[in-house]
Amino acid sequence: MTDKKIQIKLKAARLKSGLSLSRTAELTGVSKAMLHQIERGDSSPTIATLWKLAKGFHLPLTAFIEDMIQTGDTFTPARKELISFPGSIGFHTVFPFDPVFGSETFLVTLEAEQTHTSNSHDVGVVEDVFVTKGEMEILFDGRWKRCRCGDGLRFRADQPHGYRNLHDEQAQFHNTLHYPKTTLFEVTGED
Amino acid sequence: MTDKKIQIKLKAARLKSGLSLSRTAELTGVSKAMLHQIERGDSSPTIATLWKLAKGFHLPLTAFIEDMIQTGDTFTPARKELISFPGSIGFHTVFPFDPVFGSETFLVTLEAEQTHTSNSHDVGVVEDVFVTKGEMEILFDGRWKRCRCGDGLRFRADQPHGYRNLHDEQAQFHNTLHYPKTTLFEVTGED
DNA sequence: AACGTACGTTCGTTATAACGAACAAGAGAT
DNA sequence: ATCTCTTGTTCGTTATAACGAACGTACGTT
Repeated sequence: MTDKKIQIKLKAARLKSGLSLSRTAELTGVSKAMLHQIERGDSSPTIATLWKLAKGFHLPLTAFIEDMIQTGDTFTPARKELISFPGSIGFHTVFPFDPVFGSETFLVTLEAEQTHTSNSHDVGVVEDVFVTKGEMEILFDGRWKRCRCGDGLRFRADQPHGYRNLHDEQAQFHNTLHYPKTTLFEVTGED
Repeated sequence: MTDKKIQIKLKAARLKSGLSLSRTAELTGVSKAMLHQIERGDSSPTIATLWKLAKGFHLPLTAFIEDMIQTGDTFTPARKELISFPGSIGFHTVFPFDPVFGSETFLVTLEAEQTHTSNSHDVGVVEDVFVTKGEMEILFDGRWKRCRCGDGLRFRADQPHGYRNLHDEQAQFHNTLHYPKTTLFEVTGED
């Protein structure tokens, strides 16, 4: 019942970046005094301030809990043959799935007058679309959103969604899927 | 920067398990009133109580955090004004940094005959480049790599790197920065 | 020495997370 | 119908997270 103090490992993060408390304060929006108390373990922050810290340090929230490793260099030449299914959209992989980032990205080609609908992905999956050619429309949250070349759209993919090209010109988009970090955390069986 | 509403997906977890507030309270050690306020979003819990919840539900901490998608749906129209520094490259943000994914993405424009070199980012930062227009070269690992429109390149950005456009036509590329969940965290010994 | 200044610490106050208890709406049961 | 038990809600108080500012310390400069 006496709850164990949760130790946030932000001191290491701060020192690693060579930041002072004052600098960190103005960088994250969390007061210097608070930062100090958190580092000493005298107070356990709210998730709101945890969020500020994560943003300021450019770290994912999970960073304060788990660690991971790096990936290598990857070069993917353009104009590889597209994987297309007849009547469906064509695409090829730009960056394959990487467990470290939890994302993968494709280049998708949408022929003129073509429509493609996709089923819901797993809960928490988020999709980034960035139109690189032509003009298209994206279905999410129950409506079609028009996207022109250069537009960027991020939406939750755990719902029915789709892409369509109503024009007579080919469209292309850069497509990144973010998978949620489902790394399980060990729960100490202490009550 | 302004704190958005942070919603914990506690209610979903509770209903899924078919638990009442009272039952959840005695099961997690968090008061019924608190649970209600958290579910309503009236208060953002401390990580200490978040820990209690995770324990009670036998769920990893990330299970509650994953749903804190600050970005929700994001639409970024094209052709926003570029942020350019004189003599430097121009760019604008397509997707701002999001702690859930640990990444941010830009659209960068490289004028003809233009060169830009960038200092090393923090250790572990990885960069994705996807050329959307023209042709360019990228410096990493000590050499310049030619990239044509449609090429994708992923490289470690914790080293001197750069971009240059040797041609007489403007080049553009889609640029994503992945920030690592650094390994460096170790619990500082208590004093 | 005295100054500057950047560091981490502590102090006093405010904002709010968290609690226990009382509260009202609903479902059976008698 | 009034009890009884459960649901989720709101009220009043306490505990503490969060803040701004003052403080002592250490290391440079002049």
